[in-house]
Amino acid sequence: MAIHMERYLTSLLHSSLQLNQLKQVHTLIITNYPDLAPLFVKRLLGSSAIGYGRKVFDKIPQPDQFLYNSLVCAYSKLNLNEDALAMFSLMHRSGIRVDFFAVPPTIKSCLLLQDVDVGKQVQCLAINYGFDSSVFVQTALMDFYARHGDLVSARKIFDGIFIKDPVCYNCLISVYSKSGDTEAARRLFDDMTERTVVSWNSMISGYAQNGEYHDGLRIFERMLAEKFRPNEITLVSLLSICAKLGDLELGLRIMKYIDDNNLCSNMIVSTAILEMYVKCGAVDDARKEFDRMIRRDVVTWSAMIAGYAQNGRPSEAVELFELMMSENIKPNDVALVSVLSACAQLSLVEAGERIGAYIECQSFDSNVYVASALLDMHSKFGDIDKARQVFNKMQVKDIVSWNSMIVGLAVNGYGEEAISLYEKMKETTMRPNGITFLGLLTACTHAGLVKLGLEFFRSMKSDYGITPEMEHHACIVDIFCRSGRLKEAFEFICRMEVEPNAVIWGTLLNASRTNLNVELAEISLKKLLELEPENSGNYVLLSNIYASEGRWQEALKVRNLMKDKRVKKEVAYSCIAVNNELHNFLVGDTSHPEWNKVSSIVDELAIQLTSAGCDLNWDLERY
DNA sequence: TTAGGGTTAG
Repeated sequence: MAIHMERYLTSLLHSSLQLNQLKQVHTLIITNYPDLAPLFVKRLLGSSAIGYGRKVFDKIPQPDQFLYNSLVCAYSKLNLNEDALAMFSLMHRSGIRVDFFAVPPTIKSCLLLQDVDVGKQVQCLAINYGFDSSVFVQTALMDFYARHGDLVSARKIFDGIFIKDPVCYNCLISVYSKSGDTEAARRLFDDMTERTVVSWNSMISGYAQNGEYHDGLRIFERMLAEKFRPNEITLVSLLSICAKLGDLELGLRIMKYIDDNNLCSNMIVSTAILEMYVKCGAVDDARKEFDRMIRRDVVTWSAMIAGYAQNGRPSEAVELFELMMSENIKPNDVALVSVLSACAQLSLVEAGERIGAYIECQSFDSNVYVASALLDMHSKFGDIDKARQVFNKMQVKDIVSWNSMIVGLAVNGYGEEAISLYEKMKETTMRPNGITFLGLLTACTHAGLVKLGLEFFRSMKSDYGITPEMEHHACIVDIFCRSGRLKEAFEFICRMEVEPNAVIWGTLLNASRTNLNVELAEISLKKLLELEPENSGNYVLLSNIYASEGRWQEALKVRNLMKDKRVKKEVAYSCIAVNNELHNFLVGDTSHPEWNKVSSIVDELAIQLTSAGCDLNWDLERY
């Protein structure tokens, strides 16, 4: 009878009863089954009807340690950590022996409240009661110290555990992995005589999170060899390794393994599959996985939106964001970051401004990722004032925030301000990276600061140990060219430690044409023919140069070379958003419904630009 | 005790 009734009461309390219904049940029990009343209260305190449970508790003259314990556990489980601590302290003060089972949840609440002092007091109390030899209490304490970054204390507790169960090993393995010390984690793992699936998972995810992907795969193979059955968590870690490696083939093999072994999947596994596809560039397959999913949370949605935004398909990112909103799913910071980047890529000013306003009114701009993406979008829209406002309002700034502002100022023509912002950054503890210097070099290009540009180029390597990449070299070439110092640009290219690419020779070519330097134009074009034999513009230009010099034979040779190689022009297009609608313009494509109107306006603009002194011929010839 | 998504340049 009692067991039957206990089950009934438990199921009753798990159903969502209204407060008045709860009171009725309680009254019924008191009047008809007074013996069951304490049991009802005990179950009540462990249920989600904690408010009513507390009221009943307060009316009990001398609650026993079980009742106190139930309340501490319930509060801790419901994340009501202050209440959990208060109840624990009340139990202690009322002279009742502290219940052993109340200690681990109390320590967990201290952890979540980041209250180290109270945590240590609870530990002292546990020592006084002799609970500290319990592996449950010790594991909780270990976790407590580890998450406050006190690995030494955590290890001390671990070493003091007389009979160590797999749980305390697993706990410390994940602690070491999270701190980046996979070697220490591995030593513990190897010491274990009895492992659980959690041990294997902790080790695999530890390797995955620390970029040691092949070690993660090797330990997985051993897991299979030792006949352990992987679970969803194993699969998620493995798929994330495939994503990080960009190894689609391996990802597909893992998916086949899931299929062959009938391993169950869940929403997080599907999200990991989706992400694996995205990072391998298979965006359409990611979308298929997305469409197949029965349940999708905001993380799924965000992963797919980010997938589009990162793979050069921003309009689909925006479309999916709108779809998510229309399904009444509240966007989070990650979805917002991706959609801002998509709006910036597309110059979708209206949509971008609307989302920016939403971010500010929902206070999402306190997130450093969101704020950086927002300021970058404003700067790409050319609205440097708004970009500055967002930057100045930021409480926390990371290197991306600084870089976005420096680059934004540089490309919008505020070179000097970009440089002085860098000086300001140097006063903080922030260290510049390659992108910072790209911004600074761009600033020097636009402000004509040759000497300073060369100084930055030198400083990045000697002061910060950053090896200049192709783009940094291209900036220096550009700086020389724009100030008409073509010879120095050419000498710089010849001295480069890396093989110059088409952008670099293209920059020199451009400058040689405007400066009428036939010799350098010929050199750069010959290099360009080697580097991008598909680009028809290069052949046409070289042949024109020979023709203008009267070197007809050579001109003809280049033209024939182009015919032999069957070079075709690559199709380029531009796009613009008007009233939230995207319009694409392909080269030679006149299918747009308002083509005639558009074309006449372009002609008109060309006339105005030419009369204002702009030379459009070069661009028209090359593209 | 173990699991999924993000911003800057080119």
